[in-house]
Amino acid sequence: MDSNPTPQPRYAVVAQALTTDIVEGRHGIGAMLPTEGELSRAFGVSRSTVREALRRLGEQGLVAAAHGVGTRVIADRPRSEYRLAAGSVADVMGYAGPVCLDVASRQEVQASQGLAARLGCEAGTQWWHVGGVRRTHRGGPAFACVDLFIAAEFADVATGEALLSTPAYRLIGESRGLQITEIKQEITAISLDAAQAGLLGGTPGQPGLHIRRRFYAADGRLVEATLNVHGDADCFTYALRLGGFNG
Amino acid sequence: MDSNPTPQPRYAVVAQALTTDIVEGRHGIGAMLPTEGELSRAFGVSRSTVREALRRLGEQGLVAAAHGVGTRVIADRPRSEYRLAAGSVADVMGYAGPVCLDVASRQEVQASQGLAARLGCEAGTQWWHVGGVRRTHRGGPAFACVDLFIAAEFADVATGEALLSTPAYRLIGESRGLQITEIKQEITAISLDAAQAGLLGGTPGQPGLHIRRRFYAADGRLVEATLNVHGDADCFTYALRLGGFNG
DNA sequence: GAGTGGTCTAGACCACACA
DNA sequence: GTGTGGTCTAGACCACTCT
Repeated sequence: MDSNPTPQPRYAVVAQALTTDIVEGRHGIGAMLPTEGELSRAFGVSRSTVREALRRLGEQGLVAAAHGVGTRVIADRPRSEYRLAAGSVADVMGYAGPVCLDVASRQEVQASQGLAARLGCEAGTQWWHVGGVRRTHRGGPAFACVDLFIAAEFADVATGEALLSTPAYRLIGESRGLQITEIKQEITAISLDAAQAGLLGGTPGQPGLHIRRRFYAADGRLVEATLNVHGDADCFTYALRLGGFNG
Repeated sequence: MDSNPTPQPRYAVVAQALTTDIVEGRHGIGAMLPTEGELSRAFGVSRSTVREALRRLGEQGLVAAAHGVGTRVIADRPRSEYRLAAGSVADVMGYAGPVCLDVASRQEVQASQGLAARLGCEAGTQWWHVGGVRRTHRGGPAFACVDLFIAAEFADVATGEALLSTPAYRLIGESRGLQITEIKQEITAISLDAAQAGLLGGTPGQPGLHIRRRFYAADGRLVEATLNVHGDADCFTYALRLGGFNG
C-alpha cells in the first residue's frame, strides 16, 4: 500500500516541515517554536519523534532548546559546515610530521605600537618573545623562521625546554588547564628579506609565505601569537583538508 | 538517600564508563563494542539510555555505529575539534565581501599529464576550463587570477551566466542537488609571471599567493578544482578563523 | 534466519524558568 | 504553581548485514 519505495523516517518528515517553515519565514529568527507536546499532536507522532526531529534542526544550527523555556529559532538557513578533517589544532598548523624548534633568542618585551599592531594586542602589554627557526629534524634544513610571542604570565612555558619539541599553545593548555577556544590565522605573500633568506637557504627578494596565528583563551584573552615565514613551494605548502558535515 | 547533590544522568555515567574503557585500551581501535542490548543489561539501564550514551561517544568521534553490524571503536581519544567560525564554505574562500568573476575564456579541455597533476585528477578526463579574474565589484581592480576547472558533466554550470556572481561549487550543489563533502586546499608562495602581474596591476617577479582548492562530492568524485593567484599583502590576505568546539 | 542497529510509541518523572 | 524541555523505561517493529 505504501507507494513510497524508501519511505522517510517520520522524524525526517517533521524535520523537513519545520525547516521549510523556518527557511520561508513562518517561524522568524528569535521566535519560539511550538512546544514539543504541541508538535507531537500537530504531526501525529510521539514526543520522542519530535525530539529526534528537533535534534537534527539543532545540529544544523537552526534552533536551540532552553530547559524550562522552549525551543527558539536562531537561524533561518541550515549551516553547511566544514570541519578540519583530522580534528585537532595541529591541522591548522599545516605540518605533516614532527617538527622541532631551534631557539635563537628569548626575551621579555613590552609591546610597542608597531609590535602591538603586528600581534593584534594592546600596546604596552608584556610578552615573552622567542625567536628561531623550525626544522623537520635536528640538523635538517630550516623551513620556517618563527617568532613566538607568549603572554608574560606564561613565562615558564616561554623559558622551558619543552618548547623545543611541543607547540606552545599545547604547553599552555596542558600545564595550566587553559583551553584555546579560538584561533585566527592570516596568510599573505611577502618577499624574503636578507635575514630570512639566509636562515631558509634562499635568496633575498624570493617569494615567501607569512603566516600569523593568534590563539585566544575562552575568556577572550590573547595568550599566544606566532609569526611564521616560509619559503616558496619547493620549501613549504600550507595544506588544509575540510570534511563536509551535515550538509 | 542520594548523597550526590547533582547526580549525573545515567547516560552520562554509561558514556563515561565506555570512554574510560576506550581511552585505557580495554576496547582497542577497530574492536566492536558490546551490542546495545548487552550494554543495556550490563549497566542496568534501558536500551534508549545506552543509545544516548553511544550518541555522545559518536559525536566525540570515539565510535561509529553500522546498521546491522555493530558499534566499532574508531579512536582512542576524544577529538578536540575546531570548526570554521561562520560555518560555510565561503569562509574557506577567505573573501569577506561579495566578489564578481570576469570571465576571459571558457572552453572544454581534456586533461593532459601536466594539467592532471595541477588539478589532482586523472589524465584524459574532460573538464570545462573558465579563465578570468576576480574583482570586488564590476570595474574595480582585480585581486585574483582565476582558473576554474569544472567536471564536464556540469557543462551548464560552466557555461551559464550565474557563474559570474555565484561560486561554481554552490551552483553545482544547488542545481544538481549534489553535496560537496570535502575540500582540499593548498597555499604556496610564488613569483608572479608577466601575465599575472599585468592582470593584477603588479610587477613580474613580485611575490604572490597560489591557492589550489579541490572540491569533492560525497562519492569521492572531484567535481571542481580552482587555481587562484593573488598578489602580496597590500592586495590580499587569506584569513581563517577557527572556533573551539567540545574541548 | 539470526542478530544488529534504526525508528517509534505511550507513558512517566525530574529539573528548570517564569510569573 | 504551571509549563517547558531533559531523562528514562519497556516494549515493539523495521532495515540492514552476515552466514
